[in-house]
Amino acid sequence: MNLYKYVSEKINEKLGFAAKLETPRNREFGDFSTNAAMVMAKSAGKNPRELAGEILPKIHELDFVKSASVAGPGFINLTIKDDFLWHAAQTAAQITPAEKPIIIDMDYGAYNVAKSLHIGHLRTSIVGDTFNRIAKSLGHKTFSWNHIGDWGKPMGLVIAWIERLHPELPYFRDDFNPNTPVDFEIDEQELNTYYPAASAFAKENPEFQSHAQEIKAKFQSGHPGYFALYEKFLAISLRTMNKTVSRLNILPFDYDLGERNAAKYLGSVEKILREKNMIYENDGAEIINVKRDTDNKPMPPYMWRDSRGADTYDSTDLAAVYCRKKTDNPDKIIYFTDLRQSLHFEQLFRVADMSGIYPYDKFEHIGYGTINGADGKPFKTRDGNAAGLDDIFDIANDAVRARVQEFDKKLDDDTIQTIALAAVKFNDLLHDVKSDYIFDPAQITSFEGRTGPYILYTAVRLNSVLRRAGDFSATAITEMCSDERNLIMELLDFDRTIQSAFNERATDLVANYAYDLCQMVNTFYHNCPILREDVPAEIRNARLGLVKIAVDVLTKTLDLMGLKVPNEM
RNA sequence: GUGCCCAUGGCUCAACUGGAUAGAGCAAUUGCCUUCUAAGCAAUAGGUUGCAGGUUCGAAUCCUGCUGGGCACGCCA
Repeated sequence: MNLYKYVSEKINEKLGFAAKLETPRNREFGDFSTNAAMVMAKSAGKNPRELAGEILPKIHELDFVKSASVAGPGFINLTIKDDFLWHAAQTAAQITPAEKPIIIDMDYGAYNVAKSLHIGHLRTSIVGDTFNRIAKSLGHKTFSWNHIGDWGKPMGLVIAWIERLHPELPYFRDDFNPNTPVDFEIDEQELNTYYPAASAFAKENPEFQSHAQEIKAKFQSGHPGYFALYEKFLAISLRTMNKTVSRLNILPFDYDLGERNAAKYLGSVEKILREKNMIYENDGAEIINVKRDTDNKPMPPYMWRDSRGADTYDSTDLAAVYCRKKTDNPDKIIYFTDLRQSLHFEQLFRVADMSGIYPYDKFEHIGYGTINGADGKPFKTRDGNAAGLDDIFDIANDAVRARVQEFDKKLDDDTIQTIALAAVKFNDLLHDVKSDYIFDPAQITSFEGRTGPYILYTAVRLNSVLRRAGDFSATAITEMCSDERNLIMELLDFDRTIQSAFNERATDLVANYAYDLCQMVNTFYHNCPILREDVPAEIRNARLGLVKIAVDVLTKTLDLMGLKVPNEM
């Protein structure tokens, strides 16, 4: 049950006025607070406090209100009856489904073939996945698209690089027969070094560069040998990606379809653009003007083809929109990428709208900030290189292992990995999406305070209580202590938090909620004994009932963030 | 140059989108384990919310102008 919504609606019904319900920061002011009198006073031409006094009796009439009073400049503070709270808490873990479920295409991940995942893939994966889970939990139909980099120039470079390493392979012959088996295996780890190596080499060697371009052109027009080789390393890369998805504990993508798939639609899209006379030639390139007269900001043209006649990032992205419109016909298309791509997406949305492919106002770009090191600059590993995802995992794992040893505990590798992943993911989700944040291994690994391990630890403790308790039948709490009450109030904020997180596209609300909830749980746990021998049976059963609800809510919250709870910590 | 984002205790972040006495966690000091997992709980200290104006009952939040930072601005993706 969404207590806030319930109370808000009942009050508005009673007053015949849409006032904003607030939860006072200071608990002493009560459970809720309405500024209705202050808002109404203006039109009524009355003193807010006086008006509040007139409204007060109506508030008292509501059956869930224990007490209400006028305070400050004209707030009406109210406290909810304990037995009402207890009753409401029984359904605290339920998420109210969306009234109008919609279809949402979500674009996140965007992994690359023949290039290992790096720190830049972390936020898109984690935030995108959590938002996907939130949307699903509300009953929306979602499709996650991993728009992989599997086409174009990078593939030319990778093929050229393999040719350089293994020129004897038959793939490079123009008369290659796709039916002939080739005895050639590529090492997964090694493959990930190909594209970066080739790219660096190409910068120094123009001949290699142009050779790779040649290969790319032949490859895209159907060279059988190149294509056979491509399929070989594509399969390996997809396997690597799936491992990462599983290691990150994010939902499998509905589509691992990227640039290559989008390229199939370029012809259809170009036809539309030509019919609308949107493509212009300029400096040898084919461009689309997206500037509006009202723009007061830089708005370069959209690059349909570069001056070498090649398809661009711009063109495949538009083709991808066309494809999604055709396959899913979504009500929304949401992109989760680095904030620095904002201008690109603004352009894409305009072109899609102008061409009639997909309307501007159904697009959203959720741009996230940069992950920085302790020095405030983009996070690098100790050797000064851009950090790979594996580096991040290793750093976190090592830190957790060290901590476990420090406490003289014995945990298996799986548990350590689970904790390390929680540390990384929770820290990522905790921050406002669009702001940069500092990834400081030392801080994450201190494991005290607002961290993933703290959250997991809380869940482990609660699970442990339930395990020890065995069967029980929950009874109502007759007299609530403040710790029980605070916990119940927090539990009743769950549904509201999830709704807000979806509406505001703010995944950090979920992480912050998890932390607040855990604080309440731990205070309750500390002050309210449950299984101790001196605890009377009715209190024990009532508290066990509360623990059960807390576990349900916390587990759902953790699920939304893609965190797993270990058996012990 | 143009535009976008940001600025909150020593550090990292909140503040439910305009509400009451700006909250947490690190770090510091100090209490609490023969009783459900002390990776916990509790207490003390730490603030003119970058600066200056404005809007109103009320501003960290909205507007204007500064200052200081990050980012983007046609052939990278």
